[in-house]
Amino acid sequence: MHRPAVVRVAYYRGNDPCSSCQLRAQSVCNAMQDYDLARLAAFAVEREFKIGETFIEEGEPALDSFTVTRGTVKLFKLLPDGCQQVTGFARVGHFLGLAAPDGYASGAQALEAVSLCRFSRSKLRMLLQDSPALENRLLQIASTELVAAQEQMMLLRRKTARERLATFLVMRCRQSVCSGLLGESVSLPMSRGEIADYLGITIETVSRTFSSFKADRRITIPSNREIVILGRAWLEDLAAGGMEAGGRSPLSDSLPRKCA
Amino acid sequence: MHRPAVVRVAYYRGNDPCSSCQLRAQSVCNAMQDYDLARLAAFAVEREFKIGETFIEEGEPALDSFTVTRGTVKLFKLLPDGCQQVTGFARVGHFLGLAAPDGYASGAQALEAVSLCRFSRSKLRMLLQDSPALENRLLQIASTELVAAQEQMMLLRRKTARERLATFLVMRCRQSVCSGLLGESVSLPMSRGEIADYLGITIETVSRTFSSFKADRRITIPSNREIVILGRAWLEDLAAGGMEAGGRSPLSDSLPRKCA
DNA sequence: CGCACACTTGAACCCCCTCAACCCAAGTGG
DNA sequence: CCACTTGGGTTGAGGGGGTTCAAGTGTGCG
Repeated sequence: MHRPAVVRVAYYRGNDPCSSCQLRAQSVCNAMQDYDLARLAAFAVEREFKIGETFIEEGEPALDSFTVTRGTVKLFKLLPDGCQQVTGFARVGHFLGLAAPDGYASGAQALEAVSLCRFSRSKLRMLLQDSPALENRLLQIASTELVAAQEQMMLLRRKTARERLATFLVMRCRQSVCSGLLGESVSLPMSRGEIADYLGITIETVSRTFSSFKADRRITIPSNREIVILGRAWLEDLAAGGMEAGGRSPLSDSLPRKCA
Repeated sequence: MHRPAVVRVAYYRGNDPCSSCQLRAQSVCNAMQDYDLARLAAFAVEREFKIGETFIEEGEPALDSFTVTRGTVKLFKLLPDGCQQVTGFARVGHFLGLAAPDGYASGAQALEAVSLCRFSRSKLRMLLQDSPALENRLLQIASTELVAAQEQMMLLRRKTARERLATFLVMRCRQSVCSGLLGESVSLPMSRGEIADYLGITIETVSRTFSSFKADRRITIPSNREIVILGRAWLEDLAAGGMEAGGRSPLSDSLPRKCA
């Protein structure tokens, strides 16, 4: 358990690690002027975690917030019976520990080697007092999360297993811009079980559906943790729920149509 | 289309409608000192809507925010094919139009006679500039919403139809403190279709399950828009998913147990 | 009254879950 | 080197909860 290097830089330097941070645009720091950023840099700490490490326990007092700067993080809740429930996957740029009056809302585990930028929440709160821009940015992040949550609820309500997996693949593809020669390569740092849990289906269904996609030449599976998308457009359509009339989508007629 | 009365009160009066508002404790206004509250009152407008009126269109520029002061509101999204998707029900005290950078996240329709307190978002934003308490309160509300959304996702992922409806009834019961003689009476301002849509099941399943609960003497159904809960504890257990081993709960073994 | 609409109930089907076996790669240890 | 184990992933067979389709049963309102 080695101690991470603590980053402390004098104010107004302008060349502190935060102002030269590649991730500034996609993280919280986006909202801040150089002055505020320097103040943030004064107590930001870079931390690293190895694969499999759980660095946030659900329900623990939320002393810190984090920004992911490298790797992928699994977010999960623990049910009373002890089994876990995957609530999401956090990638580079994602903010952790947003709202936690009663402790962290979910636990976090490194799915691969992970780097984080850690902020003390109490100091962050102080910074918030006289930086409306930052607080506004947090509200903005919260609203993005809410929209994402509603999207996920939509998926869980109406989509079939095939549609859920298509959505999952397409979303992963969109978020990581790593297109290969034959098609877009999507990395899956998580296990089948974690995918299944996240999407509200079973491991077997995940496996079977991937096999089905492969048989239809929509994807290839070079390794268990990597998938190459061949039929991007087809998957997009499937994810949108626009096709496969055979595979019934639940509730398609449960409410009156508003438009025609 | 009658014009609602505009409420304008001089600052520092202390007896403006906002400071004497019954709902102050459970709404946004909770965060504000009398001074800020008076400033809020200066541009708060009371509005009323009749049953069935849609007063927020999804995607429209979000010019206003609202607090529900009477009645129940249905929140919904419109799918590309025109059919609607119920995302929630807002009751007294609920804040609408929280986060809407790209227009309102969902539409809103009055399920019964509804009163709202309307705030211009631009003016609210100005107030936010020098009232960290208010902004903090908004963050707090957003976090509550996020927690609720995660709870709902949990429901949609793992719970059976019976458990979903038990959860729904219990939640409604908790939120409205209206206990009768024989049991707690729960009002259902929404149709079966809207309940079904919200819970991710079909109308028929809602109806059948209610009938089943009735047959088991857990509820009675005086009218279509009202349910009396007899077996509160039983429903609570069912909602928690702790019982009915027969009714399989999906994914119960998909992931390794952490505790023993 | 009669039409419309919401809700209920019934019967058949189907997707997905459950259970169980199997495959395969990576250790492990003799 | 090989037998054995272990864990993740795949595949198959069977069953069940919920959907779908379809026909009742109220219930409000002109």
